[in-house]
Amino acid sequence: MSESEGVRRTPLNRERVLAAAVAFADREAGGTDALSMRKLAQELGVVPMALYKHVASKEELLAGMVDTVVGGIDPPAAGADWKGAVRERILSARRVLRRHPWAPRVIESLPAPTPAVLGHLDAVIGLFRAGGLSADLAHHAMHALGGRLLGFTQELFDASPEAAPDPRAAAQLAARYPHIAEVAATAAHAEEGGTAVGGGCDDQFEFEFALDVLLDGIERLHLADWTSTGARRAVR
Amino acid sequence: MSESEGVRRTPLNRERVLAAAVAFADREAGGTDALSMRKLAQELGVVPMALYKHVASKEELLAGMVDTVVGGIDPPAAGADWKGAVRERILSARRVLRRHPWAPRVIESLPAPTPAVLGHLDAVIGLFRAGGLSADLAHHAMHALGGRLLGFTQELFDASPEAAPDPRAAAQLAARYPHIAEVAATAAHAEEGGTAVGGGCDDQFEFEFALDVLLDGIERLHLADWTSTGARRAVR
DNA sequence: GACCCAGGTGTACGGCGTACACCTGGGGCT
DNA sequence: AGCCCCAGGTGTACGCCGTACACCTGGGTC
Repeated sequence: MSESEGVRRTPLNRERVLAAAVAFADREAGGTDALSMRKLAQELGVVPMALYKHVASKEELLAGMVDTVVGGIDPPAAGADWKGAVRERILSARRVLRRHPWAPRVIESLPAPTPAVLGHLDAVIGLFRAGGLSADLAHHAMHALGGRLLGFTQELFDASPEAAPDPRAAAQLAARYPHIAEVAATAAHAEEGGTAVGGGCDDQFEFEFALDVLLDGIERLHLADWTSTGARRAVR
Repeated sequence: MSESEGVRRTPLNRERVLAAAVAFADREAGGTDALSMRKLAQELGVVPMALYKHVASKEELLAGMVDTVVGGIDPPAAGADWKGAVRERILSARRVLRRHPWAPRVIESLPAPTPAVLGHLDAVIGLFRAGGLSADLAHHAMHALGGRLLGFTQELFDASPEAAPDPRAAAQLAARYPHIAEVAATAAHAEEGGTAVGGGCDDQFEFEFALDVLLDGIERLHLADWTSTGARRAVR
């Protein structure tokens, strides 16, 4: 009684709403799909419409959630070569966003980037420029990195084997897609002594592999004084 | 009267449902977000529940739509080096999927890959293997390519300038994110004589740039007899 | 004491996916 | 001929969603 009805506890504000929404999405299996204004309101001990005094709409709520988590990315480590600095900053972003698996999908679904995302992108471009890359090359590098700038893995589907439920179905799959089967088999062997014992792929390794291929390629272009106009001309 | 009530026109089947759904999503601005079972039923002159005699659920409908469009990707061109062949197949996928802008998001939202997607992936792995790449390297190459295998651009947001509505806001943006502003400015200049006159970025160029960086990097690793176990050891 | 207004409430609307019971008409059996 | 079956379309209903709009309420300002 002391709190539940008495003092009309701290009157709710934007930050508390966003924090509760992030916590909810982190906890629930469905992430933001499981999040509804009604459930969030219930969690805060308030009626659904009360939320609209603090966020304009569900979309704005999602944008706020994104900004909250992206804002938590570490500032760039000073010093080091540009490649190492970019690598560190991206891996740092990845560390943060992996704690919020719903974030990639939400970020991509927003109609415009949030300020914190823009800030992150700006910082990465800054690292490229400080390393001597042309604005032109930095631009295309940013496009090439795409979602990886925030640590997203660009998988086409969830490659976890989820216990390979049924050897019958697995055999049928292998017969229809022999190359996939072969690759899956080697992957399973290769990782027996690696970090991912249970089968499936080592996300972190795959991410760093792709990131390094991209950064190395960009470095090579930089050293060769690549320009997009030259590349365009070469195509014709 | 001859048709509308008389002969109970062709009794609807899975293919017609899927085709209508694809056409609807292609036509409507919101893509599959604008698609509902009710609207699709209305379009087919039928009551919503009738659709459930042909698709098990909305999710299954979406999977069917994906399979319909992904199934339309050209078979791989024979001959040529593996890099060219992979490049061609991916650009072919891109050509198809660009006509269905809703497809990337739907494919990523499905809990499991559809058969046509698996077939496409299998074919690409086959090209790698035929070119002499190890199963190990092919595996990591597939992860690195990720969504690009189907021609997705992995943009963090829509970079089209949408008419830069307000120079005031633009200036403020430039002040807060100087590196982004600089890069955007160079991009705008660079493309004045290029394919994208109106500002914004040339999607196709960005896509091919990233694709070539990745494929060239993979080729280099192949020629250096790269193995993942070696790479893992090197990290420690 | 009068007023204001930030912030919480209650009700209602139109939309969604889909479970479930029902009808209906043509085709295959005996 | 008479029967039944059942694929395929129907109607109703449930519980969820986001949110518009009118309303109340209690502390703060003049």
